[in-house]
Amino acid sequence: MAGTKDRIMAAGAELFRRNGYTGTGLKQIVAQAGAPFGSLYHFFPRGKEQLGEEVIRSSGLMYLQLFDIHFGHTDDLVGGVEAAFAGAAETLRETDYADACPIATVALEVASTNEPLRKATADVFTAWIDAGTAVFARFGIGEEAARTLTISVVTSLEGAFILSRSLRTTEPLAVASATSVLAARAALATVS
Amino acid sequence: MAGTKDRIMAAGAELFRRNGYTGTGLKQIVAQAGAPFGSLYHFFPRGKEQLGEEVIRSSGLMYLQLFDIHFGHTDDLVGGVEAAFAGAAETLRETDYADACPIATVALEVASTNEPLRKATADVFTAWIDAGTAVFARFGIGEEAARTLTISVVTSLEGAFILSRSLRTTEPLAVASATSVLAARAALATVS
DNA sequence: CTCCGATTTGATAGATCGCTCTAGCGTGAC
DNA sequence: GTCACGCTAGAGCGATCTATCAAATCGGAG
Repeated sequence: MAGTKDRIMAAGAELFRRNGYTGTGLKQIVAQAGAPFGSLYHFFPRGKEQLGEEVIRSSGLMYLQLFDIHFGHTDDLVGGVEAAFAGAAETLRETDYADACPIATVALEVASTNEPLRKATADVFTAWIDAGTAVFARFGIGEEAARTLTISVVTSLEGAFILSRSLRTTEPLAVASATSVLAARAALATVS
Repeated sequence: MAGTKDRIMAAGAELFRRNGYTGTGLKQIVAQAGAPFGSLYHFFPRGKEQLGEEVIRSSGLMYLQLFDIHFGHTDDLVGGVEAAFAGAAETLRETDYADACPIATVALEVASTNEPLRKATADVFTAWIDAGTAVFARFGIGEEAARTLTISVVTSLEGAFILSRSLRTTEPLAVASATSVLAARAALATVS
């Protein structure tokens, strides 16, 4: 039996992503995890906030791996960008527009209301930007241009997720993909 | 004395934007509006959902005007894009990174949980896209390219809002501005 | 087997949630 | 004056929220 703590975190990650942080109840989480209520406070003594923080950081790490998967073992930057956006679009369609960014909803909810959780989301975004910068720099792009390109791509992806989930169409993701390709080509053009 | 309904809607708009839909209580709203609790149900008989829907649609209309302000009376498309992003960055800084998009937080919260409200956010985004398409088409860009450019700009702006609020820096907005300028120049290049 | 810490239970507290209800106030019509 | 009606006013309902607590249970060490 997979550890109770892992099941609670998995349920929390799924529910926070779909219903938001304040929109998800602890009872709902333990019910979906098939765990007794008390166990939640055994593994997360500081309660909902601690669970939220651990879910944010762990989800952030899982998405970090996508940078390596899409860009770590290829010399085709543009192809990697297109594959990443296409994969996001497919996941979105398959989950009925529920599973987009694992932390965006929570990030907006807590940005002005809960400093520890805001910090957790900021750490995740920072880690993504640093990882993207390092990976893109492999293509010969300068450090600063690689960082800018990463922020541009992450920004386009997050924004497209909002519009796609609301409009229930993948068109914004397709547009964001094309925009990111444009930005990638522009960054590559600076390479002598 | 500004109408009680208006004060309730203004308070709701501010609190929903900053704390989210589920994160805002009705008692909190009437307290901030200085209105009696009963008045809320007098003006919004269907309760929180009706208030949420009216706030979303009214906030959407207010932001719609920004398209005209920034692009309605200029022949400088790139300058308008830069001014729009600069204005957003200034507002964000002035409000301690609280006031970004009025509906993005709610849009993500309700996308998979509340169909009437999801529909309301979708109508707002659709109105923005249609308005942007019409305004950008004035610059000689073809209908389809103007629509794509609009989605690209809105997408970049929304994504930059997420990162900026979380990271508490306007850097993502600056990057999104540059990316949108790139997209605008590319769209203009197709004009013969 | 005994013992002990780790984990599992779920009842329950105390606060807050969205919402309903009734009573009263104030102002314009007549 | 007085009637009607839009609005104010807030107590209180049932449900749900996060969090606490003590008791039951399990599993490995000796």
